[in-house]
Amino acid sequence: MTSAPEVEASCVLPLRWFARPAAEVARDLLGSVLRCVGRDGAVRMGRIVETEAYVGAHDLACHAAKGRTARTEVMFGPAGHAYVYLVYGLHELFNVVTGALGEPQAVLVRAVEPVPGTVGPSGAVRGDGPGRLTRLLDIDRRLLGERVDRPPLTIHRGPAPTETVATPRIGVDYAGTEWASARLRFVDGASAQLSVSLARLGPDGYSSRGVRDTSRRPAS
DNA sequence: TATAGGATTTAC
DNA sequence: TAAATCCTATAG
Repeated sequence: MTSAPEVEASCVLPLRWFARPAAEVARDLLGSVLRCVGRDGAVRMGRIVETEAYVGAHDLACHAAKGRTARTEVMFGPAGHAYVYLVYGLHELFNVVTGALGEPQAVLVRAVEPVPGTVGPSGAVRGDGPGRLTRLLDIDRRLLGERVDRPPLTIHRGPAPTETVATPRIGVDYAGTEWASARLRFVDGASAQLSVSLARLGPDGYSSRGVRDTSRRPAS
């Protein structure tokens, strides 16, 4: 699954594939390819190498923890639909809804490796970051609520990574220790294009963010 | 109506 | 280390 023709020949994941717990879907999504037909009609693809699971209303890092609102409405809908939102007033972030109907779960895609030939409409060539991959693939809120089993959005099955690593999620310190430290981020251990490098992880796979940095800082 | 802050990225 | 930048949620 390293060339565009290979992706085109591979099978599209059906909606029911996403109707499982978010952590499972997040893990299994590694190695598959996200494909999007841009506003200019061009096809763009990236191999998914990093994901995060947001597991429900009880997950304090999940947007749905604040209740069912206009913004989070799609998360309560059927699995396999796109949840796209704007953060920091700048970046569009792409998620896929998972779980049973009525369960507000989703998987955030945080990094892709561009399939050769894929260049963003603005010339972007990097996919290592949740805001970067949406620019690369021309994904934005026009796709909010769209299903991901037919164009413009499809996800194609691909070989699983040889090594999958689970770490805490990025940028959710506000959610409290339990949910900020839960290992719900999944990365392809062989990829060099992650949003936060594995080199910054401790030996147990935990992120250094707020964990190792504080515990190992020399008392000076 | 007003305000605070965010599942980030980039530049100084 | 801070700015960019706008939508959502919450308070008044």
